[in-house]
Parts: sequence; C-alpha cells; structure tokens
Amino acid sequence: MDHARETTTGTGTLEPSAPRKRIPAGENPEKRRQILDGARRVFSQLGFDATSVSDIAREAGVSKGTLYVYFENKEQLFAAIVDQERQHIQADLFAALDQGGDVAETLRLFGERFARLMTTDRIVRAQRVVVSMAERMPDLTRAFFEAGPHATVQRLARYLIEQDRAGHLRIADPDLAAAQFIELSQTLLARPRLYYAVSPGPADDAAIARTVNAAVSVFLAAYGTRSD
Amino acid sequence: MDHARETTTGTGTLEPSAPRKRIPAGENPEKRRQILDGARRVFSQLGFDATSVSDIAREAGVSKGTLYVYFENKEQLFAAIVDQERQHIQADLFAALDQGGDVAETLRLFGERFARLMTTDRIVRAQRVVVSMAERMPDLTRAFFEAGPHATVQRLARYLIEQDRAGHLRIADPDLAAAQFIELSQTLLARPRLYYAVSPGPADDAAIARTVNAAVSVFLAAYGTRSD
Amino acid sequence: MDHARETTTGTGTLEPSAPRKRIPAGENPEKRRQILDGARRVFSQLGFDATSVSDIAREAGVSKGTLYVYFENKEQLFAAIVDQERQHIQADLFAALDQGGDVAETLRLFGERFARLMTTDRIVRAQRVVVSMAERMPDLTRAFFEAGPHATVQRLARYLIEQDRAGHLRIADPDLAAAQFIELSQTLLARPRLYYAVSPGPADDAAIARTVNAAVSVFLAAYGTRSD
Amino acid sequence: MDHARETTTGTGTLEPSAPRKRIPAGENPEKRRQILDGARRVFSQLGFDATSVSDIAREAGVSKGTLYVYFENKEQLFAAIVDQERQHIQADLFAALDQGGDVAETLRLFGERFARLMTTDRIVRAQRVVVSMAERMPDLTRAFFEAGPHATVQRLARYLIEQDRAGHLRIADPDLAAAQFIELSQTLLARPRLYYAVSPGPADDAAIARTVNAAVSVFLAAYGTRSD
DNA sequence: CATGAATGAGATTTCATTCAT
DNA sequence: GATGAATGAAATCTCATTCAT
Repeated sequence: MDHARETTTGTGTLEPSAPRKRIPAGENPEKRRQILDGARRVFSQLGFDATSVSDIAREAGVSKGTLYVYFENKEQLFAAIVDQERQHIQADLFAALDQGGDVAETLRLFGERFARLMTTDRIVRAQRVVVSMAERMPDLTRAFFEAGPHATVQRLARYLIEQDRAGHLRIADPDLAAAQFIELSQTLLARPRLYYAVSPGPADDAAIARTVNAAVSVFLAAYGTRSD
Repeated sequence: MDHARETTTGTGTLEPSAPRKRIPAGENPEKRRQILDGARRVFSQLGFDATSVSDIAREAGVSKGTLYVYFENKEQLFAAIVDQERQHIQADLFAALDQGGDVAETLRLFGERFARLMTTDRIVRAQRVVVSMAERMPDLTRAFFEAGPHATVQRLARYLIEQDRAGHLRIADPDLAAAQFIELSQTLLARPRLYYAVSPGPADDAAIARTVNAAVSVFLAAYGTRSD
Repeated sequence: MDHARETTTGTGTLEPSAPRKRIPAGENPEKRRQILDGARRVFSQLGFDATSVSDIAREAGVSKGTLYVYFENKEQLFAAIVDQERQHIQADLFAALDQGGDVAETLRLFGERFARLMTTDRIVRAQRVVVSMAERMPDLTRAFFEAGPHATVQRLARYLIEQDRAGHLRIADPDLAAAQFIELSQTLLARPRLYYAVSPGPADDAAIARTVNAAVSVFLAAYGTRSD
Repeated sequence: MDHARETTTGTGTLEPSAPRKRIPAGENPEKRRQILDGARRVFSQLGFDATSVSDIAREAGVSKGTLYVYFENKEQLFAAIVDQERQHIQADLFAALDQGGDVAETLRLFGERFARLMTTDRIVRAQRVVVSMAERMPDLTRAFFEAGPHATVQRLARYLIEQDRAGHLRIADPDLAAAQFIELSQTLLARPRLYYAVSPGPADDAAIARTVNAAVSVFLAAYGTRSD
C-alpha cells in the first residue's frame, strides 16, 4: 500500500534504502492546510494583532506547540496566508478575457466577475488585513499588491492592446485605461464593503449590473471605435 | 435613550448646561488637543493594536494616568481621533466646485485636489487604520466612510446635477457618475500608496496631471454635451 | 492638606527647588532592594536558568510586571545581583592586612577571615552561579572574577611587597606568592563546599585553624626570613 | 540497602543475570556511546538547563524518541555523563607518581600534568556544569567530587606517606599536604580559566612551568629533608 | 528498536488600566 | 487634575516527554 507510492520498480524487488517512509516523512500536509485554513479565518476576521496564536490553534484544532512545528512564528504564518491568498485572486477572472466575444460583452463579463470578486468576504477581509500591515511588512504587502491589483491591471491592459490593434478600440495609454476600467467596475461597490458600510456578502446582482453596465458604456464612449 | 442623544433640539426644550460634549469640570482643552495630536501620530503610524498607551502618553507628553482622565479607554481615544479626522477630509476640496469655471476646468481642479489629498500620508494612513478596524468598530468605520468618501460623492453629485440642469452635462445617474469621476481621479495613484507599493509622500504633479486629465476626458466623452 | 505638602514656605525656610519629592519620585529604592534580595535568594539557590521570573516575583513579594519596571529583563536583573555581590566579597577582609601585627599573625588572621568567607553559603553559591554563566555572560563573569579573586590576590601581593621591603619576607614573585597563600588558606575547605560534598554552612573553627596554620607555616618556610 | 549496592561480591551470593548495569534487551551500545558523546558536547558548552533535548538529539544524530529509549529522562542522561567524566580525570595523572624518580622531579612531573589537565577545556567545562548542579543533584556532584578532586588528593597523599617513610619528606598531615600541593600546582592557572577570564585552551607551557616550579620549591621548603 | 510529530505546561515579557500620592 | 508605579491577565514562544507508526 505504502510502497505502491514508492516507485513500483520491479515487482519482486528490493527497495534498497528508503522503504515505506511512514506517511510523507517531512510533515503532514493535511495538518498544514488545516492550520492555514484556521489561521486565515481568524486573521481575516480580527487582523494580525488582535488574533492570538491561541485563537489560531483553537480554530485550527491543533495545539499551540504544533503551530510552531509548522511555522517559525506568527509573522511567518501570516505571510504564508497572504502568499496563499495572492493566488485565489485571479481565479477564473482572466478566463473572461480569452473567450473571444465582442469588446462590450467581454468587458461586461470581466467587469462583473471582477466586481463580484472584490465584494467577496474573503477578498474584502484580505485587503483590510494586508493593508493594515503595510508599514510593518512592506515587502509582503507589496507582493500582495503586485500579484493582485497590479497583475489584474496588466492582464487587462494586454487585452486592450490586442483590441486596439484589431481596431476595436483606440487607446493611447493602455495601463491607465485598464486601471480606469477596473476602478469603474467597482464604483460604489468595493469601497462601502471595505468600510463595512454595507452588510457583508457579495453585492447583489442588480447593483453589480448597474455599475458594470455604466462602466462599459463610459469606457466605450471614451475609447470605442465605430467597429467595436 | 439613544435618540435622546440625537439633538432633542426642535422640541423646544432647552437643555441649559450639560449639552454638546460635556466638558467634565476642570478639563484643559489644550491638553486634550495635545493628547489627540500625539495619539493620532502614533496610531496612524502603528495602527490600533501595535500602539501602546505608553506610546501615546510619551508622544503626547502626558502621563498615562492623564490619558484616562480625558478618555475612558484606548478605544474611546481612538474613536475620538477618527471622529476628528473626518473633518480634515473635505477641507478646501469642495471649494473647487464653487468657483464657477467651465465644467472641464472645474472637474480638473477638483480632481487634482482630490488626487493630491488621497495620496497624502495622513489620509493614506488614516484609511489603513480605519479600515483595519472595520470589523471591530463598525459604527466608527461607517461614520468615517460617510463623512469621507460618501460625502464627497454626494457633494460632487450635487454639482453634476446642477450642470445637467444647465445643459452642460447629460447625466442619468448622478450618484454613480460622481463616484465614477472620483474613482477615475485616483486611478493608479491611491491604491499603490495604500499598499505601500510606492514610496511615501504625495504623488508627483506629472502623475496626477496625467491621471486627472484622462479622468476628465473619459468623463466628458461619456457625459458631455456639445456645450460643455 | 495637599497644599501642606507643597512648600511650607512661609515658615521661613526656603527649600528652593526640590521640596519633598513625594517619596523618591523616580522609583522606589526600597522596592528595588526588595527585588534584588528576593532575586539573589532564588538565583543563588537554583541558578540562572532554573529560576523563573515568577519565582523571583513570589520571593520578592512583587508582581511580575513590577520586576520589569525595575529591570529590563531577567539577564539584567541577574547582572545587577552579580554586580552587587562583587562588593560583599572583600568586606572586612583587607582590614586584616592593615592592623600592623607581625607577619605570621597577620597572615593567620587574614587567612582565617578569608577561609571563613569562602565557605560562606552566600559566596559558595555566588561562585557556582557566576561560574555556570561564564560562557554565556563572559563579561559579567570576568568582572566578578576581577573584583573578587583577582583583587584579593592583588591586595595581598601589595602587603607582601611591603613586608619584603621591610625585610620580613623574601619574595621574588609577589603575585604568585599571594595567590599561593590564598590557595593554601582554603585548602580542603572551599572545594568540598563548592561541590556540596560537606553540609552547608561555614567551616568549623577547628578545620579552619588547621588549614590556615598549615598555610602560614608552609608559606613562611618558603618565604620567611630570620626576622619575621 | 545502600550498602547492598556496594559489591555484595564476597558474600558468595551470585546474582546471575540482572547485575551491573542492566542492558535492556536489545540496546545498541554504540548508539549509547553516540548519545553520551553528543550530550557531553552540548551539556558542557551550554550547561544543563540551557541545553535542550533537541540539541542533544541533533548533536548525537539520533531522534529524540531514541534518547528516551536509552535514558529515562534528561537528568538521568546528564548523570550518566557526569559519571562517565569521573574516569577521564585521573587518566595518566597517577602514572607520574609511579615512575620512581626523586621527589622533586616526581612532584614537578605530577604537578605539570595536573595543571595541564585542569586548564583543559573539557575539565574546565565539566567543573562549571557539575558545580552548577550542586544544589539540585547533590549526590551526583558529590560523587564527581569524590572520584575527582578527592581521589586525586588521596592518591597523592599515599605517595607522600611513602616518601615520608623513605625519609625523603617529613609530613605530619599527608592529606592536608597533598591538597596543598595540588592547590599550589594550579595557582593562577585554574581559577582564571574557570571564570573565563583568560581565553580558552590549556595554559601555555611557560605559565605552567612557573607555577609548578614555585609549587615544588614552596612544598619542599616546608616538607623537605636534607635527603630529598 | 527508532522515529519525529504532537502536545500542554510553563517561560519570559508586554500592556491596558488603576490608584495612592 | 496629574502622576507613574504597580498590577494581573494575557501574549508569544519553548521544551521535555509521549506515542502511533
């Protein structure tokens, strides 16, 4: 069973030196995930400082000692979580840019997904927590920014350049235009959530549609051609 | 009980002496300001949790005991500072809307002032700190939001309505349009600062001009009339 | 009542600037001593590592927090105690060298005092604890050595030089000779105590007399002149 | 009970199988030595408390679990090491007393070997560590003392008695005289090392020669006869 | 027997708050 | 009112020991 994992070299053979390495030998990746999950929940709710290591241990269902087997200290654990969250950000977002519809429809689809993502509890909380650590952990915060907001702008800019070449848009400064569209897409949606001025949970579809439709039409009024 | 606090003025009753803020007997308003100033400096640099009451006392040049004469506890002191910061936000910003130039010029002036304000150290830090407390002090955060971002949108919306009536703009949804202009005016400026991805200090004039000029032209392409 | 505290100026006496400074204003030296005393007791019994800060607080009758008001950390507190113990060492020891009897009597008196001191619980324990920290706090340990064993040798060497000049001793290497006498004076007394091979408490008078008489006679056999 | 441990050999009783040290079934004596060696290195460097069981396991190249197969706990392991060190002490030291030269030469040879041994890193550290545990493990410390310093004095005393009988020395109290010679032989050498007041490593030959030559001449001045 | 992941008790240190002066 | 020494609760982190594999 266990040796099935280790190279089935020869059926009757002699595994020379590393036979049956317990489970994964090093650490227990499942427990690692368990810790990360628990830590993410409490960190994102309470923030870095207000979260105690005991809170994390309790939420993760492990002992405090175990935490320190897997992570050097509270900061490293926090960093691991922020790192992990960077990937969740783009998810299926970029796929919207690859599905090849006309510009208006593509932007609308992208904008909606983006707006929905940015009003997600998980992202809202991540933003709050990451931003609050900007001065103490600038590298971590910057990395998050670059993998998140910045990368998103870059990806959209590439799309805009393509459409400009195809004659469907006329754009002098694609980075700026991309960032503009992104800001337009979360207008009246993200900021109130960030400040907790509206109840938690993603924005309702109607609000998103209103914002994104307006974003697309403003954007096309400025950058559109006859053939868009 | 709670509404008893909300100005019973209007009922005719004349509360003779215990009104507004209740200055408890022999308080020294200068010392109060001294405390608030010191506390703002450290809170905005370190955040709520990482700031100790000793830090505040040292920075303010008073004893810890004195802090507790003027403020019930650390949270109340924090709240007082956030309350105080709400006013600094609009400063001379709204004046730009009252000086009566043509729409393009007015928007440009407003946008530049706004962009400069939003990249100010003081505002950037205030945002980080306030946002990080959203879950723990939702009322405070919401009040800050309403006095800040929300009020700004409202005020600009009023201007847009006026210009719509005057035929200089054609705007169906003024709140949304106002918010859009505000987002466009800080595109590529505010977010990197918030994440500390650029060095502190207000954005340079060229970057602001580039962003605001683009904001105005996008906005007018969408909402402008021939006579703007 | 309160103003009674504030300068009784008027009675005629004019305390110009430092009138009755509460207690001692800065800290409470009595409490400081209380902490040092408690810490010395537990440190000298258990050693540095086995003594917990809680132990010290309990023994000193103060809260753990208070310890950290007076001392930066456990190490500093330990260092303060070692520093303090350095002075206790020479006490009335050197006086024996100044009382001007003949050499044999002087050495005997000095030797006895020294032997008694070196078998004292306080000194024995201090030696153990200090020595055990040699590798971790070399400066502290060296300072203790220099103020203790080394200074004692130096002082005795000075005496030997005087007696050499007076023709009562003939000594080529006074430092070495002094150190020899000191070692001879604690022969069979100090080392067993250090290793706890005899019950605690100072050596009994008979044992001391035996060792010191032998020390003096060996020393004089080697370094004495006819006129000693 | 206690004396039952002391060799019942001679009574005739034959304890067939559970004697000496009880090697528990399948123990690997090489691994045991490996553990002891690693533990000695770290214990002697850091002391008992500052050494963690993980340190020992790492240094010895075994798992923590294995340590507890061979030793009941940290204290027992420490005791085993101290026990082991007791034997290293006398090494070739006593051989010097058996080679049959004249008294002066014999004492000089013995004194030099002894001085060199006592300034050895290994012995210096062992002393520090053992002494620091005197109060917590008095039996262990006393056993070390008896096998070390005490046994050395005893052995030298035996030699002095022989030389007294042979007329080469005139010694009334051989134990005391032996201890005196031993103290004289490490004068200015051992104590500074113990307190780390000189850099580690054995004393240089010149310093040892100076001390030991002086020790021999003082000793012979006191206890020598014309025929020594 | 050997392992090392897991643990809980406890170590050092910090800090918001109180209170005698 | 102003002070800052004092506190105890709690925070982060370590470590001797155990136990399933």
